[in-house]
Amino acid sequence: MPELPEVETVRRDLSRVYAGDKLARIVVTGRRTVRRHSPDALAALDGQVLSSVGRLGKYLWLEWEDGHVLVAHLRMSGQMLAVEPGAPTEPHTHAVFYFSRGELRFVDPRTFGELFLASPLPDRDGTAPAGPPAAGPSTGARVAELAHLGPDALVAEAGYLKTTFAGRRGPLKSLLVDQRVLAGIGNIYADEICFEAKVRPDRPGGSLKSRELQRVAASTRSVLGAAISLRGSTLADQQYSDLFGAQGGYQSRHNVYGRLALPCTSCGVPVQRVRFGAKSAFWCPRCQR
DNA sequence: CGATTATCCTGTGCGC
DNA sequence: TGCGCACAGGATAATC
Repeated sequence: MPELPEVETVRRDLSRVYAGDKLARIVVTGRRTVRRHSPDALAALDGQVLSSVGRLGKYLWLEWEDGHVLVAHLRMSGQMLAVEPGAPTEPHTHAVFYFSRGELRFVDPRTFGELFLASPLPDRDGTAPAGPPAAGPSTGARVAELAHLGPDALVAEAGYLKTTFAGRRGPLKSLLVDQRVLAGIGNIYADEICFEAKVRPDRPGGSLKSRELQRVAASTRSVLGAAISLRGSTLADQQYSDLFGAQGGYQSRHNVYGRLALPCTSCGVPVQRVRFGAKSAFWCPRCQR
C-alpha cells in the first residue's frame, strides 16, 4: 500500500532517472486509468521534456517544460516500473511512457490508481489563467484537484494539529489518515505514528493534550522520515516495490502494524487490535494511553 | 458540519 | 483438493 514514504521513494527515483528526458508518447490501455478527462488529452505530452517530479501526500506529479502537469496516484496497488525496452508486458499494465532513456510502465492490478492532466486553479479574480498551470515548487498548491489536501505530513506541526483536532470526536487514527488534515498518511504509518507517540489510536482527536499533540507531530515527521530512509515498507502481499522492482526495508521496523498477538517491541505485551466503525488499528495496550 | 457507510477492484488466504 | 467468501484499503460520494 503506497503511502507517503513509498511515494516519495518513487518520486526520487523518477526524478533521478527521467528528469531532463524527452517523452516520445504515452500509450494508455487501462479503461479506468484516466477517468477525469479523455485519455486522448495525454497526447499533449508527446515530445515534451520532463522538467521535475513533485509530490504532495500520496499524489505524484510530473511537470513538463511547456507547463503541463501530469498527476499520478498509485492508490492500493499501483506501481511505477522502469523496464528494459521490449521487456514482456506483465498483466495489469495500464500505461506505458516511452522515454528516450527507456520505458516507464504503470502497473495496477486493482485499477484504483489513476493518471490525469492537472487543471489550473482559478486566479484570485476567479478567472482561470490561460494555458497549463505555471511551473514552480508550489505546483501542488496550484493544482485544482489537489486543493483539498492538508499540509504534507512530513512537515506536521503540533500547533496546526491542535487547531485542527479541536472539538473533533473522531478517533485519532481517523484524523491522521484524513488527507484533508494531513496529506500522506495511510493505514500502516498511522498505527506506527500512534505507537511512537504513545497515544491510543482510538482516542478522540479533540481529547489530546498539548504534550500529546507535540509527540504526535514529532512522531509523524520521524516515522515517515525513517521510512523514507529505508525506501518504504513492502508487506507480504508485495503490492509495493520501487521503480526498479525492489522491496522497501522499513517493514522490519514496524512495531505494531500487522503484529496482532506478537509481543510489543518495547514492553513485550501482546499487540492488540481495536475496531472503531469500519476501521481498526494495531496498538500496544501498555505503551499507548 | 462532522461522522459513518458503501463503492470501486482483484489477489490472497482462510475455513469447510 | 477445491470451492466460496471475507478481507485488504485510498479516495470519494452519499447519507444520517
